[in-house]
Amino acid sequence: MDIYYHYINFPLGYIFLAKKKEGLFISKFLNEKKLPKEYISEFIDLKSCKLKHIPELFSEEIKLFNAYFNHNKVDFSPIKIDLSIGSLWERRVWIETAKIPYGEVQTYKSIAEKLNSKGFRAVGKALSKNPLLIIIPCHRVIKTDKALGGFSAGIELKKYLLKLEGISINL
DNA sequence: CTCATCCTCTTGC
DNA sequence: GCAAGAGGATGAG
Repeated sequence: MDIYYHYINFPLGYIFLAKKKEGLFISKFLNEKKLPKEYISEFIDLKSCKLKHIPELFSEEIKLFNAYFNHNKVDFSPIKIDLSIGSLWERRVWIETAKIPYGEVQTYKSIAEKLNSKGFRAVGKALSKNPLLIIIPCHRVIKTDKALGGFSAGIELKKYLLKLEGISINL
C-alpha cells in the first residue's frame, strides 16, 4: 500500500499530513520535524506500505489550511478522509465532532447525548485519539467556558485555535 | 473532595 | 477467546 505525506507550515510550527488512496488519515501538529514513519507507525504496520513524499497531492489541503489560519471560515468537508484506523465508537465520536460548525463549541456531554450514550468520559478518550486535528475540530469540544478540558497537542494550541475562530473563553 | 459512567487496553487465565 | 480491572481530554453533588 502506498502512503503519501507532506508538511504544511502554520504560525506555530508544522502540520504533518498523510493520505492513502481512500483519503487523508493523519493531520498532526509537530514542534520539530519528526520522521514521517514515526507518525505513521502509530496507526499502520510500516512493513505493509511504502512512504512517498509527494507535495503536489496536497494542493487542496494546503489551500484550505492557509485560508483557515488567515481567519477564514473554512469548511474542510471537501477533503476526502479515511477514519478506518479508529474503532466503531471512535469513528462515531469523530464524525459527530466534525459536524460542529466553525466558531461554535460543544461539551463532551452533549456529544455523548447526540450519540445516545452516557459515556461522556469515553468521548474524551476517543477525542484524545483524534488523528485529524483541525479537520476533525476536537478543539471545539470543551467542558465549560471556564475549563477547556484537554488537547492532545497541548492546551495552549487549543486556546490558540479557539481564539483564531473568535470563540471567547473566560479564563 | 467523592462517586457514577462507559469505552479501551491490559492481564491472567 | 473471555472476563475482570484500571484508567481517561467528564460531570454532578
